[in-house]
Amino acid sequence: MSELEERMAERQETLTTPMRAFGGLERIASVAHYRLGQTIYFQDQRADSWHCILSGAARECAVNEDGRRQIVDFLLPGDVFGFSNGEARGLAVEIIAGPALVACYPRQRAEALAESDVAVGRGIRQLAFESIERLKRRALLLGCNSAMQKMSSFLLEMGTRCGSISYEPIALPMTRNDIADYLALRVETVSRTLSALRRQGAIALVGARSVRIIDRRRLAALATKVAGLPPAQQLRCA
Amino acid sequence: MSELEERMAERQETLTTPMRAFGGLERIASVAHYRLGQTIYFQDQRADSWHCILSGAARECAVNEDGRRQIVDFLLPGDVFGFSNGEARGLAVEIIAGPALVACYPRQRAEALAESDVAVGRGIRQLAFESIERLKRRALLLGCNSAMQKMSSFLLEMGTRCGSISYEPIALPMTRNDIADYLALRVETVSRTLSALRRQGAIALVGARSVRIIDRRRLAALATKVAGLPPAQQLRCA
DNA sequence: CGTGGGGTTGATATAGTTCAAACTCTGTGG
DNA sequence: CCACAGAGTTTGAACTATATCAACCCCACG
Repeated sequence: MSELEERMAERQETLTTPMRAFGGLERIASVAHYRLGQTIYFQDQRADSWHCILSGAARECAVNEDGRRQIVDFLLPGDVFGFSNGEARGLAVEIIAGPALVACYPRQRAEALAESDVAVGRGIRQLAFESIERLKRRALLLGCNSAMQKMSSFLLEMGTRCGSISYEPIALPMTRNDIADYLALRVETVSRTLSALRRQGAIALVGARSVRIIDRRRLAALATKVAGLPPAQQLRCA
Repeated sequence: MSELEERMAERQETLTTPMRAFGGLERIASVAHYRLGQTIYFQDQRADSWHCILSGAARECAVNEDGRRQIVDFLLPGDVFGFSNGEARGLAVEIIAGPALVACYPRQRAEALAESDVAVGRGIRQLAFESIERLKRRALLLGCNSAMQKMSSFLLEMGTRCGSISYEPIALPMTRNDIADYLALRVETVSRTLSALRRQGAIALVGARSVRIIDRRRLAALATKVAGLPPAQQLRCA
């Protein structure tokens, strides 16, 4: 797990976004320490603060009545979350890689600052726009019709978001189960699809939680559907 | 189609959100007229303006290399769209119910206004936050694992967003094909699922483009229920 | 040295896709 | 006004990708 911590810390150092946007907000921030499995806020909690992940990782998720968990977003260092107009959050945020540092900005004071400080206001709008774009990419990902497409897109996105250097393995902070909940698949399908990608030589599995992208070209080709090929061959054989 | 136009016009009159937020922006707006099938902006176009649908309806979508279309969002009167930090849009917006009136706000001037006018800045942030919440609900909808859940949730959401009065049929501005592209299903599945709901007595199909919700209770039970959230969540339509 | 959570793999079941065909609506031109 | 064409919609039958159920492995940890 030390490797993961290293990568997270490394990414943390190169952060630009929250600094750029949250510069003026620093003085109203309070930083809290969380351990793996802890909850930053619950589904039914009031939306009275914004947050920013400084280290570690979290999942933003809902639990349905049938017990199924859906993950709306993975939150990595630098990601800002918790924006809301309404009262109830509707989604919980839980730490999946700890220890984690999370900054908290009281909503009333943050909004006041956004109105009085032009730079803060602009920064918040930019962050919100980034969230919108990320969520739209997310919708496109979920709208994929095959597990292979979802998995390939997911790996490429995580590669980018984790700020991985080429040929370095991507340290995934989440379990297979989390990936399944994120892609709306079952754990078994996630595992099978990863195995298929490994057999094809597109990726290498380094331990349980790291993936090295070997053939980015191929991965990208799988992410947008392979035209003409019978889909039966994509998962099973090499 | 006259019925649809009526409903759209009716909803237009009761708009509050864009007025509230865009009040100060009115003077930099230019309103354009579009016909069914026309494109407001293309996937590869520069993101240099914000927009607001005044009447009619549109779809925000991407077309994959394999020709499959994915719809990220349906845009109804009152919806503001086109927020972006980046250069390219990545998604096109096309009119699916015309004639449509669409306001256009040049990005440079709009952003300047957001910085100089506190109320405009706050309004934009609120609209962006609403977009974020809507897209998260969208992710939850797409993450549903059965066609029936997707369809039921979709009908409830459209009922809310179209501002339907109870027992009045919901005038859907989109075709079955659009619904399929939105829910990541096939047209045939959409049709079958609607038929099943009709046979169960949950809905009635009024012509091809209208749905009357007969048994909202049953529909809500079939939709994914997120623990802690009322089934037909408050979108911003008053 | 067990124990349990996470991960992989296999066999079977099923929901949704795919292919095909008929039907409905709407607008258009004779 | 009717006939026609085309797009949109519905239904049926076969197929297949993924879910489901089950077994097993591996490793961290008490």
